[in-house]
Amino acid sequence: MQDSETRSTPATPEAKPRRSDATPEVKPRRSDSTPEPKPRRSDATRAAILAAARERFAADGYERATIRSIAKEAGIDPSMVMRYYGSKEGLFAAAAEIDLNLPAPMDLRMQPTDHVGRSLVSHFLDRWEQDEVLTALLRVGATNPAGAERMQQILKEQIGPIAAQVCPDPADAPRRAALVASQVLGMALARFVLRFPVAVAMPKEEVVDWLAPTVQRYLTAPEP
Amino acid sequence: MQDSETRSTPATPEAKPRRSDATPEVKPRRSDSTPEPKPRRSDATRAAILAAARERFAADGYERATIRSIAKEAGIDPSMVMRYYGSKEGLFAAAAEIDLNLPAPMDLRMQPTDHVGRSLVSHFLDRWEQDEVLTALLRVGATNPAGAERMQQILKEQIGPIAAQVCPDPADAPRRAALVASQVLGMALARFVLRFPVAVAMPKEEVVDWLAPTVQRYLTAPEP
DNA sequence: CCTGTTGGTCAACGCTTGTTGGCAACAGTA
DNA sequence: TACTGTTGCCAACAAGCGTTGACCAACAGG
Repeated sequence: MQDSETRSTPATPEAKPRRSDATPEVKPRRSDSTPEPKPRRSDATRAAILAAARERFAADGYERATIRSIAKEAGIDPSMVMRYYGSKEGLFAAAAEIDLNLPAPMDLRMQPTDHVGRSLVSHFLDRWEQDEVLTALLRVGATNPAGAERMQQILKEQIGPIAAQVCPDPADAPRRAALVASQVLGMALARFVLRFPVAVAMPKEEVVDWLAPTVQRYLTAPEP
Repeated sequence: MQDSETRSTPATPEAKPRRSDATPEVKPRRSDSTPEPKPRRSDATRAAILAAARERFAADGYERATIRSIAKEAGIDPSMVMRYYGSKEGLFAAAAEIDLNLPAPMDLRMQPTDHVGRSLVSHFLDRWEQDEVLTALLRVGATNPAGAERMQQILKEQIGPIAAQVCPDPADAPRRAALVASQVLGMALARFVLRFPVAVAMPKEEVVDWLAPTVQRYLTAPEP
């Protein structure tokens, strides 16, 4: 059965994740609240692989984070990675699923408009330090097209809407969002990827103090 | 002779460039004006390799820019790359030698202080589009320690001094320089590496209009 | 107790990588 | 002319890569 399924696909030798034995049932569709597709005995292994993958991608980037090193860190055999995630690309796609957990745009409008920049910058820094996913995505995005596309998607789906709510003319929300992203990503690059000593040493509050007015202006200034 | 030199080194199996036959004479020391160490018949080949390397590093990053692909683009044999640059690391080091060509700090003090940000941002964007070296460095720096160190060195040696000249207290020039770098690198990341469509589409003058006040503030504001 | 499915290991495949040494053609000098 | 160093190509090496399929152990359900 497992073999027959495997053999039924080589007619379409595409680079997509190969969706091996169990996966089709794992995410048939994403409902809204705790659908719990089905608990499997291998869930622990899956999670371990994902955690190891994030760590390696964040530390080494896409090419140097080998499936072998990821498997080693997860304490299992490399072939398991292939079974559960189909391919290296598929593994990265799964590892780079990110929720920025940004405050809802409505909540932002509640507070005084001139605090939006500050709370956004502060939230970004927290989110960045929360786990290694964003560092992984940034590192991979610099050299891997799939990574770059994912970043673009996040910009559009998660930062864009916020800009649309707080900027004067919703029509140029994308531009505002891109400006905000340029400053936030730039600081993340300096602090978490390139690790400029000065940028690393700056306490979080000081970073916020400096960046907040910038982001605020990018979002709400009528014009440059 | 060549063999004896090669065999004299394996006692120190370090990862440094191996400095093969000709290179020791090529750059004995860097004088100031046109020392012209010595014209060689292979100078054209060397230059072709360097140009190809910059192109590949900029497009693919460190790992995916293989010596074979670089050699192919330069129209020569892969082994030539090794002979002239010792190793892949050595080649990158040579390809990532960068002069930002920033205006001398003195010249900046001449013009009205509130124009420093604008002229700096404008100059950066021009320099970035002048060739592919900066894109290469940014892409490589995201995954390669040597690349990250080189960026750090540029920040210190080329941006630091400028900040020291125009900021209120020279003592925190490094912090100012890092802030400026975070914004400039972030925009470069969005425009030239991740290629966010909105960031790419923005005309240069508009980018300058938005970033100039930011950089200006990072450099000259008494405090955040 | 059997039987089919699942979780996991092992060994190997085909391929690409950085790197090396040998060899031929050429240039300059004596 | 003969000699010496430079330039270049070729074929090969060992190591590492993503990926595959055969095989075994543990479980689940009748």
